[in-house]
This record gives sequence, structure tokens and C-alpha cells, in this order.
Amino acid sequence: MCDVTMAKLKRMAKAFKALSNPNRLQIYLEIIDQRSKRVEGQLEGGCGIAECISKLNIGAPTVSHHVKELVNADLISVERNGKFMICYLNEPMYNELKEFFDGKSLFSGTGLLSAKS
Amino acid sequence: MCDVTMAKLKRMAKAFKALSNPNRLQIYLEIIDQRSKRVEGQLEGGCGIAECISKLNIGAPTVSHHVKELVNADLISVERNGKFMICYLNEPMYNELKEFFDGKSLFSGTGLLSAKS
DNA sequence: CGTTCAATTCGATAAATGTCAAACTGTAAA
DNA sequence: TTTACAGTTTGACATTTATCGAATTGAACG
Repeated sequence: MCDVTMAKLKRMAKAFKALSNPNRLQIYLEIIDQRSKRVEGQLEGGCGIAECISKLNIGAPTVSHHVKELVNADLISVERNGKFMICYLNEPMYNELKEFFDGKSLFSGTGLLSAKS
Repeated sequence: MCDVTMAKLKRMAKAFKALSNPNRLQIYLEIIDQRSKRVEGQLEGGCGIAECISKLNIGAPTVSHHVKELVNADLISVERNGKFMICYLNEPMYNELKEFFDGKSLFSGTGLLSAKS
């Protein structure tokens, strides 16, 4: 038992790890920022990776690696559009993170915080 | 300029890093959980480190190290009470994290997401 | 005082991380 | 088809991390 919740804990830890590097966090924020512009109807959607490269003081291979980590943590998704790669926010995961800090922990009363075997 | 915001970004990244290890995340959740019990008046307050040691499958030195990391990231504070160490949730930092995922990013429109020099 | 229990400090070590330069792939456009 | 641009892959390297066992400190209690 308590498999589901342990899975969730690991998923959360993985997401936090992906956000634990300042450059990666900035990329994630950029993607969130672009999304809100899309919501306002000013943009067709998504955020180009090239943009991220030009806004951070790190090389293209590093940005590529960071983006992959964000995808791997289910925080974003990426899609090719012609010559460009477009990043999209993964809204369910964003909501999961939001809920995590919203009120009581999702883990209490699940056995996850009880004594070990 | 944008020093304040860059500092905040780094502070956030540091907090996420502290929460990026499953065992450390579990310790943090335990502390949050104990706090709510205190709020209900059933406990004098705080969470003993011994408890964390007995609930995780890692040794005392490792738990000690993890607790130090949480303190270093300003997520919790620790106080000696006789033979025991008691952990307390750092509420301001908890709120900062909550606000981070609450609605629009605190970073948009600050210059942090603009083109680099 | 000596013992016991809680927790920390001190190496050590294997694994993961962030970054880069160089070479490569894929798409568009001349 | 050649060129140019966007992004990835590969391989390398220095740094950080998670964990442990052994030794240590600190408080309480007989």
C-alpha cells in the first residue's frame, strides 16, 4: 500500500529538482510568462528555445540539456514547429505543484509519514 | 538593477533544491504535519529529529545532514530542547513558495526575463 | 562519575550535475 | 544544392550530492 502516494512524493521531488537550478527555473518562468501572453491572445503560443538561449548566459547545448530535464520532470512539453522548437507549460503538473503548497499536505494521513516497517 | 528579483530567484532555486531529495522532502512534510497537530493543540510544538530518523530508512548522520540543508534553505529552523532537537516550519518561506505557484509569476515584468546585456 | 541516548562531525566514496567545445542533424531559403 | 540557422548529441571535466561507518559532543539520569 501507499504506493500511489510514494509515487507522488517522488514525482514532486523530481519536479523540485528540475526547478532547483537558477537557469532552469528561469527557463520555466519564461515559458509560464509566454503562456500568459498567449492567453491574452497576443501570441500563437509557446516559447522558442532560441529565445531562452539569448536571454541566459549559457550556451545552446546547456539550454538544450535543461529543457530536456524540464520535459523529463513533466513540467513542460516541446514540439517542433519548422525550424524552431516550441515549449509549452504542462498545466496539470503546474496545478499539482500549486496544490502541494495549498493548505494541508496531501501526504498526511496516508501512511507515508508513519513509522517504517 | 533587478538585484532583488535575481536574489529571489536564487532563493527559490535553493529552496527547490532542498526539497528535491525524496528523503528531505519527507522530513519537510513531517515537520509540516507536526505543525498542524500543534495548531490543533495536541502537541507542545515542533518535530523531533529522532522521529524522522525512525521513520526513514537512512542513518542518523544522513538525517542530520538533510536537516541542515533544510535550515540552510530557510525552510525550517531547529532548536535544542534538552536532549532533543526540535524542528519548526519557517512560515514566511512556506508562504513565499505558496505564492510562487499562486497565479502569475512574481518575476514577469521585472526585467529578469528580458534579453541579457 | 559513568552510562545511555540524541545528534553532529569527520573522512570517504560512488553517483549525479552543470557546463562547455566540437561535431552533428534537420529545416528553410537562396 | 549550397548555405545558414536552430537545436541536439557526444565526450569531457570540475563540482556537488547522498550516503555511510566511526568517532565525538552534549544532555539527562542512575
